[in-house]
Amino acid sequence: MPDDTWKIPEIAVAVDLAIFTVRNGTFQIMLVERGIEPYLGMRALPGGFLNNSREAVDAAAIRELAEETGLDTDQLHLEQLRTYGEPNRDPRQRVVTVCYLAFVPGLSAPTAGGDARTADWAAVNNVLEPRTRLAFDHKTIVEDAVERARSKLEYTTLAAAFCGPEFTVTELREVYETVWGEDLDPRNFHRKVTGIEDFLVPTGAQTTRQGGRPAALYRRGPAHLLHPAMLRPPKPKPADRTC
Amino acid sequence: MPDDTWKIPEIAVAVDLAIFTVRNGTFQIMLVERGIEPYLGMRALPGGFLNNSREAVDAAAIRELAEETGLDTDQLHLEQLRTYGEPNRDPRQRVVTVCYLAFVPGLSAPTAGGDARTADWAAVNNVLEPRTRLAFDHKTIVEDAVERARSKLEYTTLAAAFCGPEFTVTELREVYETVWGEDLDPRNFHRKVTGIEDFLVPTGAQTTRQGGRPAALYRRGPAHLLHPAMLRPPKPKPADRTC
DNA sequence: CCAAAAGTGTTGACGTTACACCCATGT
DNA sequence: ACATGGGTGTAACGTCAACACTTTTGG
Repeated sequence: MPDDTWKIPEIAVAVDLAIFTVRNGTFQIMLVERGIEPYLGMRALPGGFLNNSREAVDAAAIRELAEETGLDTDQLHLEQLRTYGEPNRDPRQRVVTVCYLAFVPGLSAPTAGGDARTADWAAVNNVLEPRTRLAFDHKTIVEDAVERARSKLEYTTLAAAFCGPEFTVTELREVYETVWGEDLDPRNFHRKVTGIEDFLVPTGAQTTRQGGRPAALYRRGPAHLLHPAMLRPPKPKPADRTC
Repeated sequence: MPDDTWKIPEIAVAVDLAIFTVRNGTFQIMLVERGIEPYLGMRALPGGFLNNSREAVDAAAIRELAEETGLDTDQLHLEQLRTYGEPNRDPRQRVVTVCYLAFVPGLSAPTAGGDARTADWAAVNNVLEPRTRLAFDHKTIVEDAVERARSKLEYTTLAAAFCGPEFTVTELREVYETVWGEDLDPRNFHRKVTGIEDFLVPTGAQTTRQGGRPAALYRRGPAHLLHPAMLRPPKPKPADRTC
């Protein structure tokens, strides 16, 4: 720590949220359209500055999440992703932003913004396209957030956070397939996921909403970590080893 | 983003470093003794405020790492851990700190502080003791950092970052055993680690520094991720399932 | 009866564990 | 010769991918 004689630079601290959902068989992220300069009219991650100099950074993220989704934040998954602190990432002034990752169920209101900004879901695959541009460094942030979200499904039970309170094994599998963009074997997936202790709690009820034989309904169990992990099927990339 | 009429709170941004090494069969972390209030005389993580309002947060972390270790930071592993932003974590003023994790080889200078503060290595196991107190919320940060470091060894090749430029399989195994506090089977470890492509590159040379049959020397290979992962042996905890 | 989706059984490939065993050096 | 640590072989076990097969509904 520097001694007290020298001046500490004071900096604006923001939080930004990468809020993901799975709806209509698509992996989606919430984006807002900017109503002010800079980047007027361009899409950006929802977020904002700390409300006042007493607000905790985590608390600001929870507040923003509640504002954007209108949901009970106790029920949602929210974790810190990373802090972005390049000096010129905001042209107005120096801003350091602490980014968070949130998972919300697919049945959430289509555009639930609590304030005046137009917030809407966007398909992650479209946002990741090279031609898509977002405000500030938010494109980079989205790339990081997507990779984090995808790998989180491998070793945690968070896939269930995209489902409603009760769901079938097939609905859970479709979450994995949608987020990863990979098909999984329904039989092996069923066996694996029902075999993990404390992951899925059977409700006893059944549903036939998918046609065919009725499927058992489950609720989220108390487990948070997946053991053993659910591995992404390795993409057959010829002549490119990422080992 | 709030509209421009309302005042954005400006906050001091710091970086703190959890610099780990493995020396003398002990997992160690660098701590400094504070020379000023608050927490005068108490130990804390090395770190400091941004040098000026133009310095990137990552750049500040690299600068601090160089100051503390005196080593070439290009050769060291440095990654962001988490940002801590509770409002009263520093009694003087509002400080948000971005924390980083660094791994340095065990042969580094015993106390390499570039500036006047007394920096020294401390055994992680001692620091984690319930009675050990650190300045600010640094005890919590160390707990998070240790857990991150331990799990990083599972699925990355970073264990080799604790070794010198050339090392034996046994030295690498001792890194794992030291960081995890678990014994590993030398025979299986050897087979596994030498079988992973691009992890270890044989130099052709041998050493006899451990006594007994000479051991082959290796250099770090280009691989960064471990596939399949190196799993921590499950601790036999009776009546406590963390699944 | 047929289509469709749910769920079970089986098999071979592969990775891990535990441990017997051999190899190469210093004293 | 013998102690010490380096390194290989091997069998039992568990997990996983692939896929045949049975079950239960709607039309």
